Amino acid sequence: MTIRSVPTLDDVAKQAAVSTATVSRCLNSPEQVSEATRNRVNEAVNALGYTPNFGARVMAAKRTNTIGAIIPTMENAIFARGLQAFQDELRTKGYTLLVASSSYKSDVEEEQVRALISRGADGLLLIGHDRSATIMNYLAARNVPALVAWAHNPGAVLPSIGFDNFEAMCALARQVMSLGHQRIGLISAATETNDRARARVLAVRHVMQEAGISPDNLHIIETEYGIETGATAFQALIDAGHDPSVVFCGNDVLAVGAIKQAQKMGINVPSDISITGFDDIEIARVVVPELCTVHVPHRKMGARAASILVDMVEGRSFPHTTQLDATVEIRGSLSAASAAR
Amino acid sequence: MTIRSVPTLDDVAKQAAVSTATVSRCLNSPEQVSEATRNRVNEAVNALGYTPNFGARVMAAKRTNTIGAIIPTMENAIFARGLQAFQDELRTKGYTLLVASSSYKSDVEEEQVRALISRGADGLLLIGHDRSATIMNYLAARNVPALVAWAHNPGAVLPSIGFDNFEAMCALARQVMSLGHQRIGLISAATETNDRARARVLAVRHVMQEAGISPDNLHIIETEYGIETGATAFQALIDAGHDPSVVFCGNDVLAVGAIKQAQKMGINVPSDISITGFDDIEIARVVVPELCTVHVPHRKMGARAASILVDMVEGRSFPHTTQLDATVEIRGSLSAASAAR
DNA sequence: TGTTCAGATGTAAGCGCTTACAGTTTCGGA
DNA sequence: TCCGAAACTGTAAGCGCTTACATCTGAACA
Repeated sequence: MTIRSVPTLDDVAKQAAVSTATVSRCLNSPEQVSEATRNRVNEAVNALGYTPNFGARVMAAKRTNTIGAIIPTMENAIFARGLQAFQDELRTKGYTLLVASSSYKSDVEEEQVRALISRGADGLLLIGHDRSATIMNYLAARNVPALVAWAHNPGAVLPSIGFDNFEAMCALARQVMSLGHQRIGLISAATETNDRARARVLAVRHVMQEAGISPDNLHIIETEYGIETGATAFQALIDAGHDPSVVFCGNDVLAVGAIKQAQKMGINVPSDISITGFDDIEIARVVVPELCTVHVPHRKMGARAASILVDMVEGRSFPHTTQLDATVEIRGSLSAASAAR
Repeated sequence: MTIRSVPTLDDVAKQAAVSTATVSRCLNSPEQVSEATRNRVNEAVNALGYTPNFGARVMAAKRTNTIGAIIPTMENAIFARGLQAFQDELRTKGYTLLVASSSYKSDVEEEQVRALISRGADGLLLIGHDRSATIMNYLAARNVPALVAWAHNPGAVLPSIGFDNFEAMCALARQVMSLGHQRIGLISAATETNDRARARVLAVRHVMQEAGISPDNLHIIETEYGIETGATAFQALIDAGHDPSVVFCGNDVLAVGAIKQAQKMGINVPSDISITGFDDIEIARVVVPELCTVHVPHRKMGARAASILVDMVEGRSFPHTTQLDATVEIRGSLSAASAAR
């Protein structure tokens, strides 16, 4: 077999001895073509290994059935899980998902937004509400439907689906405070460009105030995502001499790092110090003691996000904001504050 | 501001009072355009919020600077990590990554291959060598560079980068056998469409034979990916009365499920039973006891895969197959076989 | 001052596909 | 047997962009 260049509609048409219009119809609305012709065309398609050129098709037809998603990183299990559900749901609706990641960087995100849109994404899934004005303007100018996930904010410009990070963390913090904790440590992801992390920090401050605990008793360390960084941050917190009775962590991964580090330092969890996480990913039940955390319905969120976004793309009505419940999971890493200082 | 439809090259050209060719040159090879003109064009581009139409560009220029990757699932941390490294590396080389997942299903994979190629992917990253003839023919016919990762097989048609799953598992198994284990359990991922899982199973059989242990002493359960399924499989293995002294697991996630289940059943790991994993993801060091497993350099593999695939796409030479080292990590979940039966 | 030529810009031909519109065939009914 | 509608199929005009080629400008040089 000689090497042939990529077959086109024309080649198929020639091979099946019909016009290009007929081939196109065979592919897009087969019922308009007689069975005999259809068979002939299909044979030709298979024989040639023809696949339509997407770019050409989009240009001619102006729809892509493609949804783009931009997540901070694929390495974070919570996004991976939600996204898998998102994709599965999209598939059943006839859409293809294209994923890109921003590494939590605003300029990269902007680049990816452009990349996905220029590749014809009909709609976009984004994470959190923090975003440069450039991107927002661009989205508005291009009139591309965009949905924000993992966040809930009725007041924001973009519609969103998620839970209230502030309220969820408040709920957890209240449970913790009710156990008599007074000296608080907090290991957070970078709050600069992450509204979710920021909301969680605010929540802890808020509940401390509610409980009449001085803000001086709160010590915060910001760090990157990872078990190792969680461990390092915990070490730093202790070394600084703050002697917290509980350490809130911005997510489960940091919390697991903290627990491991505590154990390495001979600090018992939870009798010497309590540690909490956020997300409730699988690792939360693997670590010993099991991690007290906030459960977030990632899969459900992904699936719902898919159907809302498709509604947006297809011009149907959709809720501006959808709130899901995040629930506090009390587990072994949390106990009452010990009397000992 | 009135609602305008998406701006095109033409609009920009008009606004800047130049021809479309000049605008195009400004975007693609700015050095060919005088500075004054260039500034004027750039202003127009910004004012209009213009982004080139990717489809049109591809059709006219025939290159996309896009790489596609198809992974079984985003939920598996090993793929997520490798892929993140893959994308980071691609970005530095000016390529955009598009990801799709196949859910371990051959027909879905085929669909995704077509989707990515029709969207103009210049090259494809695939996982493992198992693939339907349809896909292989299609790839050959379209002449799309494709690289297989997470596998190493010099004899395969497609070039690959990865480690030798068989050898790696052999190395682990030899260490295990040398500790006197004779009754072997094995919890594997589905081997049907997963050459990596298959190689690992074969390795265990092979080493048993080396050690002169009857194949009758091997009991295998195949199951899906997940901590829960690992736990269930372990339970089933024990309930079947095989009383293994060691249980090999096809990956860390299954192994963690097994460990957790063992503990729930009052079986001590490792004094009653040893358990091993494969991959060395973070969870392996989180579980107690720490999981004995095989370390795979996922990040490195992702980064290397990116540079090889770009070489392929750009027509440079590249190694047909690249082998990375996977190393056995002896940790707490493995101990010598107890004398007791 | 007249040439020459390099650099800047414009012109226009597609790239592969969809689809409005036009043309052809088939078939039932008068 | 003839006519019109219905069912198919073909023709051709773009979609937005790149790029080979043509054109134009002005500076350098003789």
